[in-house]
Amino acid sequence: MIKDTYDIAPECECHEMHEEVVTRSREHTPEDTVLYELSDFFKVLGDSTRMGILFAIDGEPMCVCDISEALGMTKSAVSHQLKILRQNKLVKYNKVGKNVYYELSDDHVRDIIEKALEHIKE
Amino acid sequence: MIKDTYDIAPECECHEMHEEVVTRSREHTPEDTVLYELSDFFKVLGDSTRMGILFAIDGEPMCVCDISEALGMTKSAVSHQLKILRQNKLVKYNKVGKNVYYELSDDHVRDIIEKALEHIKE
DNA sequence: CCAACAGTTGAACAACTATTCAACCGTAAA
DNA sequence: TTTACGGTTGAATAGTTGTTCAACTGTTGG
Repeated sequence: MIKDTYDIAPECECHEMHEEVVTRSREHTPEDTVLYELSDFFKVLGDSTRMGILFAIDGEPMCVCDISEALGMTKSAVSHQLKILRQNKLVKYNKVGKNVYYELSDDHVRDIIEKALEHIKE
Repeated sequence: MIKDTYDIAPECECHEMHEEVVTRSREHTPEDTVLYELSDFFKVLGDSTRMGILFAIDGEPMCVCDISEALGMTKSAVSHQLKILRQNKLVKYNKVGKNVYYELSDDHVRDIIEKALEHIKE
């Protein structure tokens, strides 16, 4: 039997276990690293402030000042969240004079949010 | 000028503001309640344990015992996360004797995760 | 009935996260 | 150069969240 990474995990106190089911399950489950990347991506979308920012700048680029006004939040709070969106490549920005204009980095995210919206409305 | 809910928000210390941009932005932004529902949905997907569970039970229903074994976690930890997935209608379950079998509640979620996977791989 | 097991649950604790606050940097206008 | 503003940042704080632990429910088999 091939040993895998799961063997060092905290033991499962199960007695009636379906070995084949577990094996099949593991076969089509991505590696831990992929699982982390996936959940980290969703984690970024899992905040109403960031979601609000994404909707706000969808359509035309906006400066931090205007985003703050649109959301009714301080520039600082918005800037902190924009940083997270930046780091995760969900937005890109453009410096013009004293202003920094943010916009969605691609359509991929729009699609995912759209699909989630459909799901919400059942 | 029509007053809206944003007026009670903490004031924005902006001076050079683009009023039309802000107005346009608000027009295509969903209400706060929708924003919350959306981000709450993504929040559920934003945890590697829950993501692991969803992949594990994708294909065939599994009992808590087997899920625990597949993920290398205690039944308690898994059960807590299953509760959250249940409450958010991402999984459904089936009681058979002493066992409880969990499975994905619909294909919607599968699609969204699939799209996110594509996005991750750029 | 009783013992054993599958699964759930609540409390406790540790780790994480979002907002606030104050200080800071860079640009532009005076 | 100086002042004022747009934006960023780090530390601090309050709120949230995931896992552990122990106790519990319900079902099965002896």
